[in-house]
Amino acid sequence: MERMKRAPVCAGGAALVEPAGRVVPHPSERLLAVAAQLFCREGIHATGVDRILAEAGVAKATLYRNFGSKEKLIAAVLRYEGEQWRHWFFDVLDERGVDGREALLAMFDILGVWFRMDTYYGCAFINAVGEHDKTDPAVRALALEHKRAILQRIQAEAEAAGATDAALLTHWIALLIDGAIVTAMITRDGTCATLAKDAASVLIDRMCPTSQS
Amino acid sequence: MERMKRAPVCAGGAALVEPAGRVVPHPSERLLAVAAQLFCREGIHATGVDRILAEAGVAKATLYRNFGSKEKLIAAVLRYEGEQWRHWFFDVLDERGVDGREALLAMFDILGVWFRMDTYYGCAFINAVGEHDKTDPAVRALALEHKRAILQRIQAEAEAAGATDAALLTHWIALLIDGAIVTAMITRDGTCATLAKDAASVLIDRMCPTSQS
DNA sequence: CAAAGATTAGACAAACCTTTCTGTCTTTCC
DNA sequence: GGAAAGACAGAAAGGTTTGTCTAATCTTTG
Repeated sequence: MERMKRAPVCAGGAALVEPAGRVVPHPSERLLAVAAQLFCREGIHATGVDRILAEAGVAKATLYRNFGSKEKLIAAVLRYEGEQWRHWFFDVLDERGVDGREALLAMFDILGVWFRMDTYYGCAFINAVGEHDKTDPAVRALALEHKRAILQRIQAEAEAAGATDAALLTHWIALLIDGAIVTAMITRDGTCATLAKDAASVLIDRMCPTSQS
Repeated sequence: MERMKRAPVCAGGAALVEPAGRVVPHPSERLLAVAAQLFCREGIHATGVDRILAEAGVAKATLYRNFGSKEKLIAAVLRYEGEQWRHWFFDVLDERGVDGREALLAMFDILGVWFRMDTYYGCAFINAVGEHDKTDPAVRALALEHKRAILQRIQAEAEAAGATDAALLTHWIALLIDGAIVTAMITRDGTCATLAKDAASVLIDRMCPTSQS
């Protein structure tokens, strides 16, 4: 079963309709997909295990056999969701066939697409950290891993763009992305992706003396 | 009982130690302060009513007499916390006696102070929206009100700075602020305030042709 | 001082949550 | 085919949740 291209699982609507042959994936993955959807839409602690089981059509014993506890399910869901999201985001980015400055700007177009999905519920990691005990490093560690993976790609594009300080530009772009993600969640207005893109353009110009727009 | 100057209630540690005369405020405000603290640190849905009552030393009947339900308490806490935070933030900003470009940049210094508090748990509104049902506009409306109040001040300073498009600069600054807030929550690294400040400086320069730094 | 109103402590109901367990059914593998 | 493993439905345990109610006590106010 290869990974298919689809919207981020935060959006995760079509997770259960797979190509014929096997109508539904393994119960374990069905749990992940359904839990990701519910956690993102309604919040983690507000979503009971029974809800997930009913919606996934999975027995309770199966959940506890596969994941052990709800906390571990949460961690697995975050890993799964992060993987799905990055796959989607980077695949769409790759399809554009651009790099450097153009790629950095394209990221904000893709964010705009994400924000405009009616299943946009913000970033699963930001929301998860926000509703967990902030003195507990467990969930934060998962978020940091996700963040690091994204920063890595941004930095590669920043270097390709010829930034005089690629690391600094990377952090600037990341700040705009995070800001846009939470702003879009709160305002439900996808245009903040364009605002962020314009700001990014200015920052890139300042950092890349060679190719001014 | 006049409002005293203090750290934002997200930080809210010293909320119960008041100047002599009245050891503790009214039960109703004690509930707000304690609930704000717990909601911010451990999450709203993860915090039970009993916990709040025990820590505030308030009877359960008093909570339900004053607020009616937990949902209404949450709304009251968010309003209270937002008021406290804005009071703190704007007061500290005013004390600096700067305006325009200098004020916009000073905001990021103040954010840096906030981020470095060991009681920094991110923005109460962002976290609250993140852990609530995203199809329910109730909590989002409170967050939007808070956001609007902040945008208003940013815009005033953007205009004072002589920005050619003050509204656009306002949104840019706001994106950086929100990005820094969530980045600081996840990384627990206050230096992202400085990164955001540097980015803001670039954006302001681009928007304010008169006074380049 | 006295009355009115608020607060407290705590018991209590009803719902919900996580987790375990039992027993049956289906799939898989040799 | 037969055996072993996994999945299913659902009950039940044990704890926690929100919310209500009853008295007794404290605070405020006229």
